[in-house]
Amino acid sequence: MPTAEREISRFQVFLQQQGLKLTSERSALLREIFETHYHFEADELLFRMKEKNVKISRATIYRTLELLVKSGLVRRVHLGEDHYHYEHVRRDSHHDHLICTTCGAVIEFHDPVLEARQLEICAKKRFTATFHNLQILGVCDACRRKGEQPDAPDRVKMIQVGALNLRK
Amino acid sequence: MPTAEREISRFQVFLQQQGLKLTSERSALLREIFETHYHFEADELLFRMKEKNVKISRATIYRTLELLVKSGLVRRVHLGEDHYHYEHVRRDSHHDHLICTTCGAVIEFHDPVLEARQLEICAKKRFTATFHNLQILGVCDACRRKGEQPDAPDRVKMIQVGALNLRK
DNA sequence: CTGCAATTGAGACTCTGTCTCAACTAGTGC
DNA sequence: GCACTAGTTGAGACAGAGTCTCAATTGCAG
Ligand SMILES: [Mn+2]
Ligand SMILES: [Mn+2]
Ligand SMILES: [Zn+2]
Ligand SMILES: [Zn+2]
Repeated sequence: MPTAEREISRFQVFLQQQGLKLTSERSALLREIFETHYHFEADELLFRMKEKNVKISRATIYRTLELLVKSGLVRRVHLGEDHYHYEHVRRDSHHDHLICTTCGAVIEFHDPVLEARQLEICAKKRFTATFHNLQILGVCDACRRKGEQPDAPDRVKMIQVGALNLRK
Repeated sequence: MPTAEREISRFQVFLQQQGLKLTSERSALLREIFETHYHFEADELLFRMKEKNVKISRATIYRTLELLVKSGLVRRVHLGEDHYHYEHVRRDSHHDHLICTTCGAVIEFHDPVLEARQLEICAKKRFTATFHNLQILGVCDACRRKGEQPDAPDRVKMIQVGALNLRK
């Protein structure tokens, strides 16, 4: 993995087309995003940069992520939480996600049959799709095995009185 | 539409199973949710209740929506915005959404072939799905027609300086 | 090298959603 | 019906994600 230099120049092309500039902050972020891997949150990225002693403000993180999404270098996804996650995009690496509600694991998959069927549905509705987002929530294999052991004892954890938080 | 009384008693059954109570606030909300139709936001519901001079606090709105989601009477969905939307659930009315990024229209669809394929994928990955959420973003038929007219003039609306808000 | 439009950081701000706690009810049992 | 108590409510404080403002700074075209 040649440390993201390819993506930085792709980003620069995009920026120039828009009359924007490539700054040291922007390339530092791009480098971080493409060197590490996986589904990260905006504030997590902020924290990682801080750890590396690269000073970048929160505003710039958000602004740059927005630009990266627009340029197609980064994808913004929902993973069943109430804030966004981001992931870098390598060429033609589209996929969707299975998300384990027990351990939080994220399993990526790509299925051409599924994708094709979605397009058929759009055609039927005369809808021009630009992108989509599919999350399947459930329990992963590892968690299912563990759960099968009659582990009933800790199931009766009623947390707090009142209507909320029925059983964790 | 017999004004949601059926759903209220379904909710009461759920509440009793959990040792919870049916209050006037809860049934008022359920009535509002099942009488009107479509994809609403929590604060929008708060506003509608205020308009009708039914005093219900924001905390109770959120708490009740959480209960309704747990009971299966209401579904919480992402529609490509950065907060949740809710919709009431009639029996076996599962569907997913096409969302027009131009006019905000939401088109519902249900496709057994698509659903079946998702299950196959999960089986292959040994993943036990409990629910899913598919949003297809794009341009609806009406907006596409309008957009085809060479309406270029207002396309060059650069809003604000700087990197953000490239073109609205 | 210069000039200037684009960018940055700090922090205020907005919005969605959660929590706390004292006052208040639903509903069970008498 | 009446009382008791666990569950519920509202007000407002709080939290977290994300946006905006503006003065100071920087990329980069000429
Ligand atoms: Mn992914
Ligand atoms: Mn719907
Ligand atoms: Zn798991
Ligand atoms: Zn539209």
